[in-house]
Amino acid sequence: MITSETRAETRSETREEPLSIGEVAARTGLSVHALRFYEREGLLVGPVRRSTGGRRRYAACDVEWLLICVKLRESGMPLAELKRFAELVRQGPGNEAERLQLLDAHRRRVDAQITALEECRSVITWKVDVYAEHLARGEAAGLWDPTA
Amino acid sequence: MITSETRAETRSETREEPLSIGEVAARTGLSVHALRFYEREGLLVGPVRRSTGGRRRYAACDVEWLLICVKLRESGMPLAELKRFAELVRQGPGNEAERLQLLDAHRRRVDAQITALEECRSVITWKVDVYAEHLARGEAAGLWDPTA
DNA sequence: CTACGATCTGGAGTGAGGTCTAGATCAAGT
DNA sequence: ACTTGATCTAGACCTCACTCCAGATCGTAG
Repeated sequence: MITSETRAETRSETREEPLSIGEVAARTGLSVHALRFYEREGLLVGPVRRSTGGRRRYAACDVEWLLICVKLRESGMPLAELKRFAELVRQGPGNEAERLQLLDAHRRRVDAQITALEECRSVITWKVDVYAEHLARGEAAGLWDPTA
Repeated sequence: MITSETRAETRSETREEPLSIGEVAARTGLSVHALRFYEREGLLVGPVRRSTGGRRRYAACDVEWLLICVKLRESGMPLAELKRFAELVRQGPGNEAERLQLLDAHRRRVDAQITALEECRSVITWKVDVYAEHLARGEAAGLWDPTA
């Protein structure tokens, strides 16, 4: 990893040289395995270019797309839906309404998730406070209460 | 389900009659399969009582515990950790510090999750806005931009 | 030239978290 | 007694999202 990183960095830090799979892995947080897997699954918009030797050479826009994928996955979008989105983008212009619909539906699910998590947090916080108070009062008061 | 629900409700709405597995499933949102699975995995604090015929009879405190489990699971606590927590509670008083630590660590993870989700949401919202604006301007301007 | 690390392919394996099946039993209504 | 629906057990099976392996190839450094 030092080798390739070094090579890329010494060459040009801001130029849009294509990146190796390892470099993309480092930039996206995905593993090289996951990158190949995503490609096989059709989650990428375009086919990834290859070097003469057959190695993948990712363009800047591939990385951008992958960074979006990461965010969508991180927020719980299933791969199947991500694939659907990739297909729409791949088809080109004309289906923006459907893309919007897909993303907006996901946004609403994310909102719901956040709301749910906030409620979980309040339950957990309450429980944490119960224990903290319990410990503050000294352990002597420890009568076994299954709800506490 | 009508049978058992009806039976329970006509008898006493607020009494602490033990509940059948189906009733507990309805109250917790877990499937009866999941309830048996959780039991097998040692995620419950006490062993569930059985009727003479061998059916599970859940007490009110079993349900309370399960409702907490649901919240912890919903917020991403792995079953292994939930099991650890159940073990601590099962052991009785004396380990409150450890329970507190476990829950507090989880609370911090939930906070991190919420933060991450909020960032995802802002990325998605931005993308949604891009498409919305695109559509508002009319579809004519549709030049294929892989980043949009 | 040799070594070594990164990458290639196809396919098998993993872990989490359930879900489902079969075949039997229980309990309530008619 | 009979039917119907809920429950029982043990264990097989499933989905998801990767992850890993074997065995070959590429490409740079020494």
